[in-house]
Amino acid sequence: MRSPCSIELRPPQTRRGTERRAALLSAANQLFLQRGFSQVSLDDLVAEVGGSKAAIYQYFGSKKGLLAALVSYRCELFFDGNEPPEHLNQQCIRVLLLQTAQLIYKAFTLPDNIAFMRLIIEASQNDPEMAELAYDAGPRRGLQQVATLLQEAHEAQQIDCPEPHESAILFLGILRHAQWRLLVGLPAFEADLYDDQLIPKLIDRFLAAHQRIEATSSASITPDHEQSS
Amino acid sequence: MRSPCSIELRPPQTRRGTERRAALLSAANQLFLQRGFSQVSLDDLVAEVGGSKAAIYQYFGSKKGLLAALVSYRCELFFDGNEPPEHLNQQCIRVLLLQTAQLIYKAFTLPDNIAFMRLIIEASQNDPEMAELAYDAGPRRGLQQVATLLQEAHEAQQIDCPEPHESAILFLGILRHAQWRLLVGLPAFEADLYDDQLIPKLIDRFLAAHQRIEATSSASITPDHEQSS
DNA sequence: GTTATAGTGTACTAGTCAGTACACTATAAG
DNA sequence: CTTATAGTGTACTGACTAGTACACTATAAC
Repeated sequence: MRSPCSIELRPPQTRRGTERRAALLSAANQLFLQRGFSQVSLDDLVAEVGGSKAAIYQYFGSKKGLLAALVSYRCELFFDGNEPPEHLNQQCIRVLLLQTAQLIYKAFTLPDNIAFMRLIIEASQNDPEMAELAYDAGPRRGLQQVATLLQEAHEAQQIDCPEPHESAILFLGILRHAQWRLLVGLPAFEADLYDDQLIPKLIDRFLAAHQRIEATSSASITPDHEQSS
Repeated sequence: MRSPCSIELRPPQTRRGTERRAALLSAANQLFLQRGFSQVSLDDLVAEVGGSKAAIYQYFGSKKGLLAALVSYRCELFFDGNEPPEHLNQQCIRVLLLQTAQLIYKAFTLPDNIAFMRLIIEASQNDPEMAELAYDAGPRRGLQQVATLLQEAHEAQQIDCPEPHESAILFLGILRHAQWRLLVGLPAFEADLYDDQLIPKLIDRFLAAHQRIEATSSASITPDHEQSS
């Protein structure tokens, strides 16, 4: 609570220090994701990584500081590993969506990512700005990516894409049921519900609605839309 | 750890005892939801409710036992308060869906329910059977309710309802974006995304797809569906 | 009132944890 | 080698926590 030693927070200044900081972050990543923030003591962490608590307080200031550093670190990782590849200019939107869904599904199912989502939820509980941080770096970016993807795919075919953000919400909704189940540690789908065509079938429905909206929105050329930003 | 006093778990046997048990459960409800399971000590609880730790161990056996009792208790509460009213026989499916979505949205936004979902996620982390328990009592039941609702609404109009479970997943997907945001403590929708017609618009899309599937499935009378259970 | 039992409050144990102090060692510069 | 500084390990503190023991009080039956 009191900090008599005037030193508040020092970044590493040596090669060895940098390595230690990285090792601490990596061990925190592993343990926090595995067991949750409150279930990991700094002594556990030190036991894992070999360093000492002194280092944690020098580089991160506190246990919460370590968590915040970890969240930023992982948010970057998440999207760097999941940049949408250059599928674009694909002739068939359906195939594009299938591939995208597969990609997101894979990201959702990755145990580390599930654990990370749990961690965010735990951390947000008593720290609202952590939620803001995590949302902007994660889901918002994902939503934006899907919306952009949809729009670009439509542009490639010279069709107008109706309400790309709404579409993105609806499209991601397909996978949210699975996401919720994974979050509590259950398999992505109920055994009695699943067949390997489930996701494609859901996407076909999404597409059906999307194309219907496309049709009406290009038939009546923006009838009484009061703004276009 | 050791239990020398042969007594393992005694249900209340007096009016006063029953009241105390209920008071403990109610205080646990309040505190666990407010701060999360691991952030509440039994001493906190006792301080709130006035009883004593001895009572907790008599009625619930352990801190985890108290949590398990709370989860069952709240799962019952959740659905008892949210039985779908007798909207059925409504002529317009769209209105029915709007009302249902509104109902679910309201349930999702209720702070206690948000906190409860968080609690489930926390509790499931190291206790897989808790997840099973909570899923069966909660989301599974919700999904089933929506599926049944859709099917009954179709029957009332003597239309065949295509794949009610898939439809239910897709329909609930509409609200899952908001659910996720609420879970981490953010407002249900991004300020720059929201307008009060957002949910109706999403429902219209859902409906568009649904009706399109309806059309194809009644046009071709179950073409090559290889089974019907 | 007496008595048996249900319920309560206090005080304790043994263990854990975040955070601190400080003496020690590695490193890099000259 | 010397010296200044960065980094490490140990040992500690004070606070907190799940769970237990036990003597005490309320309750209900008679």
